[in-house]
Amino acid sequence: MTPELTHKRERRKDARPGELLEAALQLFVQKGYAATKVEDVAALAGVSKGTLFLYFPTKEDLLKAVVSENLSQHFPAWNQAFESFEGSSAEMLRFALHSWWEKIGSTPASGICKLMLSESRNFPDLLAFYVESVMRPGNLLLRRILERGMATGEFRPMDADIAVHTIVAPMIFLMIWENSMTAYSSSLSMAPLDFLEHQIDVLLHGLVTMPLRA
Amino acid sequence: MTPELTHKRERRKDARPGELLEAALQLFVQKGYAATKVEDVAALAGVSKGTLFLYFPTKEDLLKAVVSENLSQHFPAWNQAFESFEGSSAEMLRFALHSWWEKIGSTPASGICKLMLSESRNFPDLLAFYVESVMRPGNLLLRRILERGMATGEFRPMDADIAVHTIVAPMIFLMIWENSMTAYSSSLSMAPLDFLEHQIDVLLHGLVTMPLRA
DNA sequence: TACATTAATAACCAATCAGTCAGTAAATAA
DNA sequence: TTATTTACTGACTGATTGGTTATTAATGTA
Repeated sequence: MTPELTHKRERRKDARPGELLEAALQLFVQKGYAATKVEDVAALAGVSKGTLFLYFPTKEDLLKAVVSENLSQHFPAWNQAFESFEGSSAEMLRFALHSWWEKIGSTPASGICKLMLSESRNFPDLLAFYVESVMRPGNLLLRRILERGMATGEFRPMDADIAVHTIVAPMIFLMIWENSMTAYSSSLSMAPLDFLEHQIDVLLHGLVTMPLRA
Repeated sequence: MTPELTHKRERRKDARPGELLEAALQLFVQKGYAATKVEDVAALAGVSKGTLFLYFPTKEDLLKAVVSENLSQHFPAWNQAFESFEGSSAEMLRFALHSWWEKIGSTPASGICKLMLSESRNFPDLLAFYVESVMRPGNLLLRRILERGMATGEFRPMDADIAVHTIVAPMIFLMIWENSMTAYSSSLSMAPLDFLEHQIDVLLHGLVTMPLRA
């Protein structure tokens, strides 16, 4: 903003990559990969285009770094939490979804999900990487929760693979929505936590007043 | 394929726009708007680049035409079906979701949903147009189904706005998934109709064996 | 202060691509 | 057959943009 300051040549070798990745994530999610110019990424990070190529050899490498930087590091802790969880499977499911929202859904990291879905066709190897390191472990964790619930008789028997999708779908929807529709003012916005809570409730108890069960 | 045939200059003024729109939809969904070259669209439609600009003044106009071409024309019929529906609200919901899948979800039209979510930030006016003419009517229709169910006591009372999102979310997820992940081989694919059926079941009856209700 | 190192810059290059237009050939008319 | 129209083509252009590099200046050291 103040031109004097922008002309300062600060030398901050260790801080640059992180700032560039943050700027890149924001613009990639906002405008799409192809539509964002590396110069804009550099500008948003307060640096010149040449500097960006000092830290990332190509634009595609920048994308890959953005994705791998934001891989979920939470799975070890979540798996741990699963092992030592005391309560019911319903509480466990609620806990999982809430801590997912806290650590991923409500953070900029949620943007890479939209990014992957948008650009998957153009970067299949990157998608494979992402699938293996976040989608697969996530599915597995949810599946274990479901199987625990079915084993204790708390959940009714069902196809775990499909049920996992039923749980995951609204979460992915939520991430995409948050990263696409916030621009389009209030009329479509929803309170994510209210949605999450309602989602868990419906997931567990359904819509109908008195479920007919065999 | 056969070079002789490709060199034929067919004059089919009335067929071109449709073929170009079809090709454009496919490539826009597959590669994203910015990443697709108009020349590729023209080639896929079996025509030269110049011809494309004969029918669509700019690339952006082509996008707008793709979207408006695929607007849902089904709402009048669906609203009609709602008025004259005889069965329970649960059956009504099932009917709505299934006919949505038949007419939209399983067709190339589902691609524009992904397209809108990917490009919304770059074309806000186009998004507004889409929201008003397909998202809003769709939400309204589902809302009327829910309110009917609540009025008859078949569904438990709830916030209709949030509940609509809960129903819509998996459908939007399904469309995005189909248009993003089919490339990534079998490991993540799901049978859409199985998912849909399971989704309806969970939506109505929940996961738990014996729901505790006040 | 003088010198060495290197983070950062900005002018530059080469490739890409949306959009143009002078010309070609398929249809129709005379 | 010849003339006229027009759907269609593809070589061209100007602007954009990913990537390079010679230069500049901030920092450390003596």
